[in-house]
Amino acid sequence: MEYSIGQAAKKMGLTVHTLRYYDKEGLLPFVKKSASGLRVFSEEDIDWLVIIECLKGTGMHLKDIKQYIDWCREGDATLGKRLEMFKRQKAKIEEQMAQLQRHMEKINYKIAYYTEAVAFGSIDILKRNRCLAAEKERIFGPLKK
Amino acid sequence: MEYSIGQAAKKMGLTVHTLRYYDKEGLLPFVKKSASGLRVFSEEDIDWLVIIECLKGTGMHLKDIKQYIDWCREGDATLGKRLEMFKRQKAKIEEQMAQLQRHMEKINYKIAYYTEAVAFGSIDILKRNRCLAAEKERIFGPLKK
DNA sequence: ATAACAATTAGAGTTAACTCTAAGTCAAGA
DNA sequence: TCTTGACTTAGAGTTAACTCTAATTGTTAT
Repeated sequence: MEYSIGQAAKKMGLTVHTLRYYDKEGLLPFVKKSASGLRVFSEEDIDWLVIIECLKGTGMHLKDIKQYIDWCREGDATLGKRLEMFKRQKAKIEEQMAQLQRHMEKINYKIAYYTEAVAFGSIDILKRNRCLAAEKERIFGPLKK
Repeated sequence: MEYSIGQAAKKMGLTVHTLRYYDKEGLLPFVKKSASGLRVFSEEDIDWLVIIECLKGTGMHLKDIKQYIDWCREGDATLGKRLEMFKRQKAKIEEQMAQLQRHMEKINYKIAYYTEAVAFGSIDILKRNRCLAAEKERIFGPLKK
């Protein structure tokens, strides 16, 4: 199966502008052109886009994604670099997950706080709520004087 | 305990420039000034910064964070809006976690792929590896012709 | 064949979130 | 007192990643 730039964009949830921008930045050196100069995306090219989205979605910059793509084009000599790159990215994702978990605790505290506040129609009464205070200290850290 | 802008920046892992930028954008309306015009961050102000970092770190834009801070200043009438905001943010975090998990599967496939490739010194042999191919189809989706 | 629509390029413009500079003020130690 | 270093403001500059425009060419349905 082959795709025009518009079909590829739709499939990936990107705009044609973005795909052309990626191409200009050297992220799509594998995409072929038809006789009349139109980009033709193969099923394999879609896999490349999926990996680009994956790396971008885990915080890698386009220039570093390009580095990876350049390594791929250099052949087997760069296999080790590519493996190390993915291992580093995995560690980054694990840290992101841990960070998200910590953020989630704070958000959950706020939801508990505001649920109480909405029930009472005011935050004043919460200032003497020992349960929420203990929870806050656990999540936000102890107070310093 | 009170902090100068430099101490607050250090504590939060931000620069003084960033804190002043946040202030300029209306994110720190609670920070007081000393007689000579220096910003003085209280322990409570640090809690505000922690929440700002939490919302920013889960993808909220500064202008939406400002909206939340403005609601806080409007008083109890906005409690419901604030609760709904945190609930939406919680849903967003859950989606981010699911997304990260999906990205992680792809990265794990790549690590398995490149670990094999490095062991053989080449990617050629992998093209007949049915185990990796099945794994790829499971994670990247079935091929279309 | 002609209208409507999708594609091409080069290059300008936008947005968010900083990041820094200039010119100056303030506070503490030798 | 003098120096050092942290602070102040207004405002300019930077960066990444788009996002769009203009002018043009190619493709497809009736």
